[in-house]
Amino acid sequence: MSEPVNNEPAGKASHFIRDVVMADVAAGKQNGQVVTRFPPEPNGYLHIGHAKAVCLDFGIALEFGGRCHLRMDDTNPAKESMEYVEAIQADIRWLGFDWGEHFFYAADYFERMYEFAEALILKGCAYVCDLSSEAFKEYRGVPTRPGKESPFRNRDPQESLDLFRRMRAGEFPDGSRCLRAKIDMASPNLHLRDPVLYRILREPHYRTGSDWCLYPMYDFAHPLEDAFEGVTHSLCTLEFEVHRPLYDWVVSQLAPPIVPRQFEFARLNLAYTVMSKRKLLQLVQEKQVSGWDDPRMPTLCGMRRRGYPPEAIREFCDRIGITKYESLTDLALLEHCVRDALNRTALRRMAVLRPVKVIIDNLEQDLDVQAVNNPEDETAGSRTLTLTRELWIEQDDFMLEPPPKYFRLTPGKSVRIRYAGFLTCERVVQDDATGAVKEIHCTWNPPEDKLKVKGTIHWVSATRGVPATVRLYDRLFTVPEPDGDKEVDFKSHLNPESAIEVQAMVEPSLAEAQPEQAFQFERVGYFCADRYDHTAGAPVFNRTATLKDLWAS
RNA sequence: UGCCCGAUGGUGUAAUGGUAGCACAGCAGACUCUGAAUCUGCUUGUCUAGGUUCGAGUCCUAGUCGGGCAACCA
Repeated sequence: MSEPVNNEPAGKASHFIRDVVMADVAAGKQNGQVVTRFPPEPNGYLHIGHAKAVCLDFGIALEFGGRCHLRMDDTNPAKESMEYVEAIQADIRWLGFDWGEHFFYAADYFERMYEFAEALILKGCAYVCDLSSEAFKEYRGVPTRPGKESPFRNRDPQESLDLFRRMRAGEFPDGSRCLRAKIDMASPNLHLRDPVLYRILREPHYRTGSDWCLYPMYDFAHPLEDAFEGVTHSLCTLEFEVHRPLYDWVVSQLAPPIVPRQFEFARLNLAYTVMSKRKLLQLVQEKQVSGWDDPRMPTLCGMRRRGYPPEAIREFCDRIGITKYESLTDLALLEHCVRDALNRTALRRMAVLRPVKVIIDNLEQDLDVQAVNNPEDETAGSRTLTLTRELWIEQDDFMLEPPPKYFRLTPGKSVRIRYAGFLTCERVVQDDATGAVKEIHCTWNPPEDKLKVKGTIHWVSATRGVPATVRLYDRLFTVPEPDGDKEVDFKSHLNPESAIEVQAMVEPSLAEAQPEQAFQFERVGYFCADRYDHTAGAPVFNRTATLKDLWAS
């Protein structure tokens, strides 16, 4: 494990997994060693749910001076690829974690696993079964009824061994035979009813090529991977809870020096999104989104492109806690963490998303003013802005007939313009046909005049400002649980207004923004220069989050 | 219906037999050259019924509700 990657406070809330690890360390179990692992299958991109596991796995190791392995759990060649391996590594690094030298592929253990399987056969603890998959299901029984023993269950170990070797040699067609553990066909736990350990599958593997036509199943492979690596605490999600007896069975058969133990916690459910890899893949393939890194996706690369800082995601994962209760986390908590991080770090700039023109009739010459870059950070300094005779202001910041408590610009009234004095609306030019406001003519007062106004609005010089494409992102779905109803296609809840593009006018310095640089457009929200599309000549910004707006409600 | 797991304000969580606390959200106010941020205050909670105990959110029993398990996926 390398240096801690963040300096977040050490005082974390307790949870049952931390308690277990703490107790184990205190009791001197496993020589006081703490070794965890994050074991993704490289068949999709990492999302915020995985981030919860990553933060737990790496966080626990960091906290107890142990190490966390990154391991590709690649035992099913049909869906896995190197593209995903690389994306997973990049996302975890971006999140802020480092596995050092401890990067592994389950596929690299295939030979060792195979050898152990042979040993199991010789011990009489596993056998080759010739049942078809239909017959297999028939014999297994159902949860409420015990299963029946396979007619091949008591086959001579030597015969099983011979068949197993011929399975490896490719003598039998896919699915014709499998290797099974000999445990208990009457167990109320289906996973203990002689589970399949190996299947015949002629599928090239992205790492081992066509070396194998035999692949181990998760329940056999995973405990072995953990044991081979000396993992002490194997943390996974709740659906594997019923697999634990099998996990322990495999480990006890191997009897490794370090006995890994599995602990399960609830996966993250986030409101207004879907977390299943299958559904996310579907959104990508059906082009409902621009890709895995679409800023509306709950993927880490999507959130990165949206402008979510990694420390905000880590903070979020810290705050949601670890339990065995399957909850639905409010999106507002994630957004709070994002705003909190950005408020402290993002440079303030002015940008007008939906411009309307103001003409200052009494401004004789351009005027330079100083603007603070970040009121939360003195070291961020200030910049010079130029007030010019023609300005852009937000359409929302002017109303011909304002409702009560409207603090912005209205006919005959005054408003402060950020850092540059006051505007008083004298007259309005409207479009003859539509009545739309075309020009707002104002008189200007310097800051020293201290006009009594309630509001301050932002502005961009019409002659100095530059045009920019701004993408306004919102939640991808319109309901808290898009996949909550099995009868209804989750895609029917897609939010048609989740991505709106506008042509904005922004202050000149924004053209020089670096890709991925974060800003607060004052009074509007947090934005970042798009990682891929932004250039000085054609600036592109993504809305990360709006500012909280009490007035809007 | 067999087995396993779970249930604390609107949401997420803490309290490890001894005063139910924190955060988010919401509401009200203060401050403010961002209707932001910040600060102050407030509303709201132990699934039900029994039992053990001086004392139960916590332990036990039963029930209710929710989730998981019947891929040769992970």
